[in-house]
Amino acid sequence: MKRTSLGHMNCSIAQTLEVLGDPWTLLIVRDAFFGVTRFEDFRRSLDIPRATLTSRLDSLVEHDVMERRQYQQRPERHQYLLTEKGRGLRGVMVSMLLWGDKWSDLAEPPVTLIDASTGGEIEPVYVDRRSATPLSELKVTHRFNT
Amino acid sequence: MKRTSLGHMNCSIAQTLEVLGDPWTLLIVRDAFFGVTRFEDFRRSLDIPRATLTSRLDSLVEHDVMERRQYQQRPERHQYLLTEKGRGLRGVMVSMLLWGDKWSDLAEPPVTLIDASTGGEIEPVYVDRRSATPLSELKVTHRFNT
DNA sequence: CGAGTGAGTTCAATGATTGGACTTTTAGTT
DNA sequence: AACTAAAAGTCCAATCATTGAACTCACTCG
Repeated sequence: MKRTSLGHMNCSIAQTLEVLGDPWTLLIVRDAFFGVTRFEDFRRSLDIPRATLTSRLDSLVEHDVMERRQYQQRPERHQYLLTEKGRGLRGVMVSMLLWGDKWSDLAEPPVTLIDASTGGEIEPVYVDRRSATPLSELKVTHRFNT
Repeated sequence: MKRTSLGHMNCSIAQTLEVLGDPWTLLIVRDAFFGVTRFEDFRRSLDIPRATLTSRLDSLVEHDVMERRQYQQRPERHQYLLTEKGRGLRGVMVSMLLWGDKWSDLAEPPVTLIDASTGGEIEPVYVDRRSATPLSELKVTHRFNT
């Protein structure tokens, strides 16, 4: 593939894609949000070749999105856990979930987000923090800083 | 690369990644949000090989995220525009922007979102539509629908 | 002892990506 | 009229990542 590096672009989206811009990586992160922690569980869930999984997990650890932690000795076993940085990806997960729900041809949303304390469904919307206006009702532009 | 297809997974995130799961595609979409429409402008902006750009644009058109429209004859020239489905990706863009702002080592955010009608900065936050509570303050779980 | 599991590594074959050269059509310049 | 340049591609050989299968190693269980 000879992947081009994007890290040099002065753009936060490019920086994000430098870490996540590959089809498997975000699926691994998704599974991690769903509670998967072990190599073989990721592999079975995604049906991903072992070598590819190894390289993706290494890269996630490298980028401090996941952490490889030993959870038993004899035999040595490790689990892969989201770091704080990794948990920060919830917004990305949610956005992709919503877009897929809306635009893919899956019949009904396969997953619903739930508020654990009330048990009610969550319907995430992006709003501006100050005005509490949904972004969908704003004319959003952008400014390049210098 | 022999890319595995993800379209068969019963998961909206996998469906989304089936369309966007490659490093270039989302950068093209980003540029489209920033107003780029023409082949050569995408190419210069991203420094992407022409053949790769052709294949990515074709795929985006194929997936109905962008539309190829002729904007002049003699010589024939086309522009690539986001469709409604493509504009629906704003949430994904915003999430990646925020994550990159927070976690990459760029000094200050290179891009700020602006409300075009007031000129003020927008600070996007995910809230639950009903309760208007930020997701960051909720214990978010999920339910698999059958 | 033999089979089984988790977590990898190694390998050959496949196939996508890359950078460069080339093409086509037209507009502008000398 | 000939030259140059630009936009939007196509074509190609070389490179490199991905794939699937087979293999390893360290244990556990029956």
